Amino acid sequence: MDGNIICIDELSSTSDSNVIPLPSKSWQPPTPPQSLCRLGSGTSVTLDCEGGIKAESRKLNPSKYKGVVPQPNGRWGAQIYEKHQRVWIGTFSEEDEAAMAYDIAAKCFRGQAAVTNFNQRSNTEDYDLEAAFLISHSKAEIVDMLREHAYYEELEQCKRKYVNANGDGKRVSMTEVLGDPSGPGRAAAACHLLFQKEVMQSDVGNLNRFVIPKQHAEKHFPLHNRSSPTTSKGTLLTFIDSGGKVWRFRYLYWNSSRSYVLTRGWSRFVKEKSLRAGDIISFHRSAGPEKQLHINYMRRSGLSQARPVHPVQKVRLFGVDIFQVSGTGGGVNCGGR
DNA sequence: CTTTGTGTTGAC
DNA sequence: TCAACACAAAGG
Repeated sequence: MDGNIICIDELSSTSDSNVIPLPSKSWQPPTPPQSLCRLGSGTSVTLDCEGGIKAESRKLNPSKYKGVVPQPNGRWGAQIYEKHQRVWIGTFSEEDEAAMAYDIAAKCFRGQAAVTNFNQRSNTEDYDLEAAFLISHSKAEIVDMLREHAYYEELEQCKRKYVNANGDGKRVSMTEVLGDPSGPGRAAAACHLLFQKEVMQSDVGNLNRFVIPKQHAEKHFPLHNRSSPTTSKGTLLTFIDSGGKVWRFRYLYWNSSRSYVLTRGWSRFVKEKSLRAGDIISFHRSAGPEKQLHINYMRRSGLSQARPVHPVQKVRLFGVDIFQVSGTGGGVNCGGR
């Protein structure tokens, strides 16, 4: 891709031989430094007992930002810790981007008073809206947005809804705009089936992608519309499953196979749902102005499989419990108010 | 193939 | 809690 050359931060001190071109393929070891410079060094060389230069370990120059770690290819990762566990926030081209992603995660995990890399702007309306946006989403969901680089887009979308709602003369809070999925007044919005597809082995194999049949893709998920910024990298589709969980998939067209595919995010779905060849995936879109997309799955019908299968699959769809007995090929009806 | 992000370890 | 490092898993 863009062969980024990472430059050195001239940190600290006095005597640094600088300008260390980092992850370059044609890297030639410099004269072995007598003393390992501890900061910003690009490479360290170790001598083995025979005295030859045997191992050359790449040393990445650390980030000046909290929660940001260098990646071998010159990009930057962001991570935060909680309860002895690392939570990965994603990788970013720019160090500052990663630092900002960490800041958002920090505020999400630890509240507005969290220690962050950059100064907090205070008392603007945007600030309040973002705070409300954060507390009205789960940590997992915010992290997901950050990883997908979709956070700002989602935030802006949310702000627009808020402004529109209040423009109608109503006073509407941010949380009302967002809706409360677990609340009692949850709208059982009607939605209709877009299409279904039987899962192929290749959809759950190590290709980590799901092929959307061309006619369905072009009809329901057009790629070249006005709102999505072109790109061969495709776009992001956001779905909700029957449990209310949000799933984001990268959606694009592969020239090599001339097919429309869901890529990034798909393997997580396969893993969590334990999808297998023969299962049925169904896509729905809710009626009304929201046009929320839904994704659902059904276990493959047929009883003669040598696998432990739950005899009854309980699906909670839009607040309605649906029981599906395996062996019946019954479709899941969608919603209903 | 390239890139991501997990496993792991050891500091603070 | 945190980041450094190696490298297996995921992605295209």
